[in-house]
Amino acid sequence: MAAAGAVTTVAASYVPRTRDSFLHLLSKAVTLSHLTELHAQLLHNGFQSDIATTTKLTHRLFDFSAVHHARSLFFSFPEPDRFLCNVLVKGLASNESPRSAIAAFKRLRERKSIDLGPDNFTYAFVIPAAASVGDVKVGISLHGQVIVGGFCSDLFIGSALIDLYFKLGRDDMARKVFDEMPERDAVLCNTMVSGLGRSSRFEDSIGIFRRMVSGDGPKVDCTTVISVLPAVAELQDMRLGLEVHCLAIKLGFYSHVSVLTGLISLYSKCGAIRSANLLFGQIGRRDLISWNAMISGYAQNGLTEAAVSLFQEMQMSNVSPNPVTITSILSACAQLGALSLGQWVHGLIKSNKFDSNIYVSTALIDMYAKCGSIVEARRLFESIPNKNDVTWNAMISGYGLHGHGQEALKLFHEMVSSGTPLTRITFLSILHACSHSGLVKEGEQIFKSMKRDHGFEPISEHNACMVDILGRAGKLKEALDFIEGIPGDPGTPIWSTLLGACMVHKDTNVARMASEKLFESDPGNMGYYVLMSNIYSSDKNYPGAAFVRQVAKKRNLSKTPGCTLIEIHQKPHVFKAGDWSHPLSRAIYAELERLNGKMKEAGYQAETMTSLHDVEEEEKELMVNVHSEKLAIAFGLLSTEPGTEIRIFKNLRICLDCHTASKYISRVTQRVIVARDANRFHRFEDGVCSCGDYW
DNA sequence: CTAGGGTTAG
Repeated sequence: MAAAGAVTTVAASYVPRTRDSFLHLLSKAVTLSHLTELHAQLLHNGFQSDIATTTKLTHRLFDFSAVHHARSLFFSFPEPDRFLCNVLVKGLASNESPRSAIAAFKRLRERKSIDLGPDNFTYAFVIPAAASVGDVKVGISLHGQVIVGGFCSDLFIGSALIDLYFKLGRDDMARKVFDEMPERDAVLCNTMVSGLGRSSRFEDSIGIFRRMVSGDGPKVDCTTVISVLPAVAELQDMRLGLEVHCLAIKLGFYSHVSVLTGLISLYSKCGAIRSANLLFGQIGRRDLISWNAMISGYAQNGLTEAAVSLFQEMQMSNVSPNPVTITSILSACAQLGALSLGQWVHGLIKSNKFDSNIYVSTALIDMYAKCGSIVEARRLFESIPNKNDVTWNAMISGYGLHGHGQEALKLFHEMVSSGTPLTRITFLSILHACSHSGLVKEGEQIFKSMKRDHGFEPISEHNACMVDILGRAGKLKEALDFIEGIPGDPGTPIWSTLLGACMVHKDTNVARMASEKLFESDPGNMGYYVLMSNIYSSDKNYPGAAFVRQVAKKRNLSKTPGCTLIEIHQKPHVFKAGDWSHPLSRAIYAELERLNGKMKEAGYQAETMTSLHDVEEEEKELMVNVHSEKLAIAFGLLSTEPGTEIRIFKNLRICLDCHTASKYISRVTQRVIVARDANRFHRFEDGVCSCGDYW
């Protein structure tokens, strides 16, 4: 059969054909081998210098990604015209790389023997290629050629140039091209709306949109709505968001997937996750991007469990994840401390070859650091060739989280010498690292150099970091002086930081001052009452503690319940204070009893009922109830082999008693205990914590 | 020629 088929094919190739029949067959070809065969027939029939069939064949070869074949066909052709050149440039841009398209374009221009005289179509192909390469020189030269060629008022080229300048980071030039256009259509304006949004010029992006809505210029179309949504989302402008949503409904775009996706992202960023979810349910055919938007929406709003289960649902719907999906899931893993899920995702990344994506690799570093594997995070960091500012920031803050201040400092200086641009977040990360490691001098130096050498004016978060550095180190007087020196209102976060420092250093006087400011500026926040009450308790001022709690109670405030998570054999177990709901509760409490005995022998002193004589019954119970941290640790000890590291995650800051107890437990059991709390990591080993009690 | 989704700090 096969032999017979081959004979027929060969025979067919000797049938002479006309140009029209060749053109017809070329456009009908459905496989690359058809095309190759037709090429052979063209040569056999003497069509090698026919421009129409050669152009068609080149075009079709690019359709099948036969780049080499197409290229050699082109260059063996003696006198290509503009159209054939356009086919080559366009084909290279979409098949091979924008770079080779630009290179081909340049070569063609240099071949003076051919009168190329690139037309507006050529520019419409080559300008986007230059834009995606981000080559400034090529870009500016192309703009010059457009002016010389007299194509300035061409709307296609105008839009391409505007987009090019945005991608080159020259929004001033984009604006200039836009302003000088004699006539504007929707595409041109849309290019401006989206470009301004991508350049973080959110208000300006919305400004162009508003003008279109008010009837000044071309009418708003579907793309306009889609393009303006990211800017609205970034500003978290819910009012405008609702306006845009209404407009979309009015114009009939309400069921358009991209519009709905943009709205989902908008509502997620505004914290309106219910609305986002509602819209997600309205999408007829969910595509990859809409799944991603919803997954990321959940992850951003702390609904990490929901994010992970939607990820699973997405895979069951036979939609394959891409690097964007992976990034959101890794961010959820990092928040959850879900190392085993994170490792599984890492496997997925390797098998899908997503490693080279910088968002993915940065999110991986962050995940490993936040899940306790700082060594693995660093190993990955070293293997990344194209690190950006965010990558460095993630690694520096990872070290900070683990209390490795010196490593963080070393990396910070390496970052400076690497020439990577520093950002405000870089300074927040390194200042936090200093505060978590008690590096006061170093922190002060960096704070000074931030303004002096790098031109960053400190914002309130940086000031809060400095207060934290001084406060944690016990320099409460200096911290107060520092606050005095801040121009204007220092702001709530600063006082809250100071209050936290008072907790560590049991300074009731400064604490009272800070808490007064806080109760005044943010009376509905239970956190400050809890903190103040804990400060009184740790100073053994139980009536004071009880009083603060009573005030909070009268104001009907409730505390976020503390809970601790531990993963055993890839299964999560969550404990609350005084929890008896776990099936192994009896064994867990027995283990705690046993541990208490051993810890006391080693010198541990727990708060006892007798020391709480001035406290009301209800308060007493709260104070001596077995905290979730201890339950999780005891369960971990029972469920793992001796010597295994215990990893726990707490949603709030670990309390003083549990911190001390964990140190003792690590000694008497000879186990390493790693505790991730709301602030940082604590690694307890042989009676010592890695935080050096700077918690 | 334009359009929706992603990483770091708090």
